[in-house]
Amino acid sequence: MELEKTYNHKSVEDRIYKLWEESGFFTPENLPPRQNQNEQKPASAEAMARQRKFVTCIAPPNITGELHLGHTLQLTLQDIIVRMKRMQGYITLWVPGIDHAGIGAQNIVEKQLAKEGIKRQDLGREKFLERMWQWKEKYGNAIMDQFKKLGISADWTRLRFTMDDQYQEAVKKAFQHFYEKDWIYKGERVVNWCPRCASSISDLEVNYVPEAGKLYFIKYGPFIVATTRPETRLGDTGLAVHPEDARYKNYVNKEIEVETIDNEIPADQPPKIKKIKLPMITDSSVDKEFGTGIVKVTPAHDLTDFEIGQRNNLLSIIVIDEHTRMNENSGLRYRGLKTKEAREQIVKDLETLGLIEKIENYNHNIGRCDRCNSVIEPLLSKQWFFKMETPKQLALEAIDTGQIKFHPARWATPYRDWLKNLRDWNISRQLWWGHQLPVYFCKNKLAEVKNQKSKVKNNNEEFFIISENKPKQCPICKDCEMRQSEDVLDTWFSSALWPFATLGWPTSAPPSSATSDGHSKATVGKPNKKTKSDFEEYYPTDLIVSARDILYLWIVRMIFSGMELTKKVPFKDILIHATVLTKDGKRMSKSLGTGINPLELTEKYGTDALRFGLASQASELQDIRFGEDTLIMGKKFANKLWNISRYVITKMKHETWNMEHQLPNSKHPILQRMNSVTAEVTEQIENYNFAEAANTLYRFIWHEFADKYIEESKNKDDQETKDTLAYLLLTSLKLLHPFMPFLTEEIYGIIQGGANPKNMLLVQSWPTS
RNA sequence: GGGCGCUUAACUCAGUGGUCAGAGUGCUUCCUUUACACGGAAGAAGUCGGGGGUUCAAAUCCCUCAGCGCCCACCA
Repeated sequence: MELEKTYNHKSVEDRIYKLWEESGFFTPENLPPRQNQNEQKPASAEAMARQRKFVTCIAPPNITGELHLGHTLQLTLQDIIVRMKRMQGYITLWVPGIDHAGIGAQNIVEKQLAKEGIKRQDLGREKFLERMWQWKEKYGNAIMDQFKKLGISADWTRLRFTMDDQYQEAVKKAFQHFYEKDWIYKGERVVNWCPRCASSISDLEVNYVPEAGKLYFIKYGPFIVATTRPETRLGDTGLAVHPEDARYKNYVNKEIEVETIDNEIPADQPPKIKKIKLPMITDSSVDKEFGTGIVKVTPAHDLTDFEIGQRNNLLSIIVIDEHTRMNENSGLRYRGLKTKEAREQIVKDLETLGLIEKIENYNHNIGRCDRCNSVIEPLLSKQWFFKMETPKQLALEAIDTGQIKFHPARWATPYRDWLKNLRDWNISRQLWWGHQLPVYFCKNKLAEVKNQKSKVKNNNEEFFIISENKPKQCPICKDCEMRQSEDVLDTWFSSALWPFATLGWPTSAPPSSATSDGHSKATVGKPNKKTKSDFEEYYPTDLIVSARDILYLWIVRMIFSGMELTKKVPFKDILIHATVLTKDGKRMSKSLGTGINPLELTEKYGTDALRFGLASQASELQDIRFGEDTLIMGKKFANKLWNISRYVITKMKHETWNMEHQLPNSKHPILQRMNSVTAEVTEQIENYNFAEAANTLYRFIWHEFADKYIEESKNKDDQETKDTLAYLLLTSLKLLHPFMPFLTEEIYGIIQGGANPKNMLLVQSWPTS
């Protein structure tokens, strides 16, 4: 057979991937039985059942766009492990999938619509969701194509999406479970309100960015109080000082008479002073050093103030509405103004009335929406919350007991620190794209609730039940058509279920108690064709690979959700990989124009070169400043291996290959080296030292196998030399396969005189030392 | 305000106590030898961020300073 002088990835990759798909070996049930070590008999079904499993959990990419280099690195590293494990004889499962990415995806589609001059409200919920599903179809498929292009050996028969029907069942089940556990409650608290998204968002979705502002020193009776947001003055219900602040101790727990603006005077008339009384309270959250040491407390419009208010029984007065306009509580004078206008007007009025001491320039942090960058308005709002106390304990326990290990281990520190000071998690969103809350309201508010132990809760005149399906009859008034909550869940609520929801949970979960509405939940105990469900067979998983930026958003929440709902940790190892930066150390991002499309790189250098180049830079500690130099290295190395193979194949022209991979009868020292390289590489991959493993292989194959042994072999033609060449090549192909799957598979096929979907390198046994 | 990471050849990075400090890319010289010029042979190139300390021995451990980057935090 005539082989091209240089390796041409373009004629190989797609063809090989199709062969892998044909082989069916990405599906664990199709893996060939493997003889267990030290067993002479051929593997039986029984032996197979004893075979160890390796299950890895994907970080499902968001359908917000195509994959970037960070995904490429992550998927490559995961695939390296999966391929090695599969060759080592593990029954290997990798479930691929994508995430609906609630707020992120909705915003992108809204932007698309904006180009057509349409708002989501113009379309209505149903039509808008149709657009969302079209988007999902398009980008979901694009992402799947990219997975395949990257050589990912995931089981396509098990493709999952976080809004699949079965997944929706899991989400409802989880919500109900948490509600019954009393971890979820509906409450009125200050939340981060994004006026553009028209939704609340969680604390983790707010970015604090420095901004130049003003600090206003305002007279409050005998005191001066510093604030950056004078417009919230209308919502003040108290003054607070630190408990140990001696300056104000005579005023503590007294009503202080302060001047404020009479907000019922119409805006076209000059402002007038109105006297009101505010209680002076103490709270240890107050910083004595800041300003004058006195804080005005606005419980309805500040997270901290809300908590101070709770601790001290202060009133909450809402003065700003969801559209960031001043509402009726702000009085005739300001009602209807945008907050910015209200601030200007109030400052002007205060100045006119001589109530402003001074105004200083002040740089401080402003909260902005992670998704659309709008300024966040803290707002008192009725939302659903997730109590973090017990989940926090579970999440800590998983790490403290060593049931879950971080790699690198240092990530356990920020993980623990983050858990220490947590507010309850706001899980409801006023969006359309996502899992609608399984909450049904009675339309008849006057319904009486007789059975207090029922699931029916009276909450500010709202009567609701939690139910997986819409009840046929309202269990509250027996009369109305119940109305489902229009809110959807935070996307991370559903992502938190990923490791087990994708395996079919809760189909095999223990039955939970029937709910009060009389509908026992028939989702439990659904019949299964197989003797065991995927959940029983493959859960918990062994490994998750993740970028660090979703450590809190996702990893933490999967851990406590898994521990509570399945009573098991969802994975044993967490691999946190490096972040891929630009060559200048900048964040890669589409909006900055610094993003790189991996497909351009696979086109130019080949997937194997890309994988090898990324892996050889994937050290534990340091982020990757991505330059194409390493891909050039990868490409040259691929070509080198190609030519090594050509040489050995030519040399072996009339010989039969020993595909059983037996050690040749030779004492040549290169064989010992091959042996120790095998041990090193295996250990390095098992310890997630991908860069070391790649470099070990590179150095051995190029500078020892090729430069030394092959050169030496050129003037020899004996059996021993040929056997050794064949052995070295075969071993190298196997060890390199996780990094360069396409090329090695191609060569393996050529050696056999043609690729054979039944006997692929993919499932050959990993070399042992 | 806390915490983490980084600072090694022109560039991107390995190297975490022990021979003259390594790789890829780039550069210089030679070699178009029948696997590969995406190659081979040889070579130049670094006060291992600054300073101090521990040690027989430090890029490697400790302290300190400086710069860069990231994360967390209720400075109104």
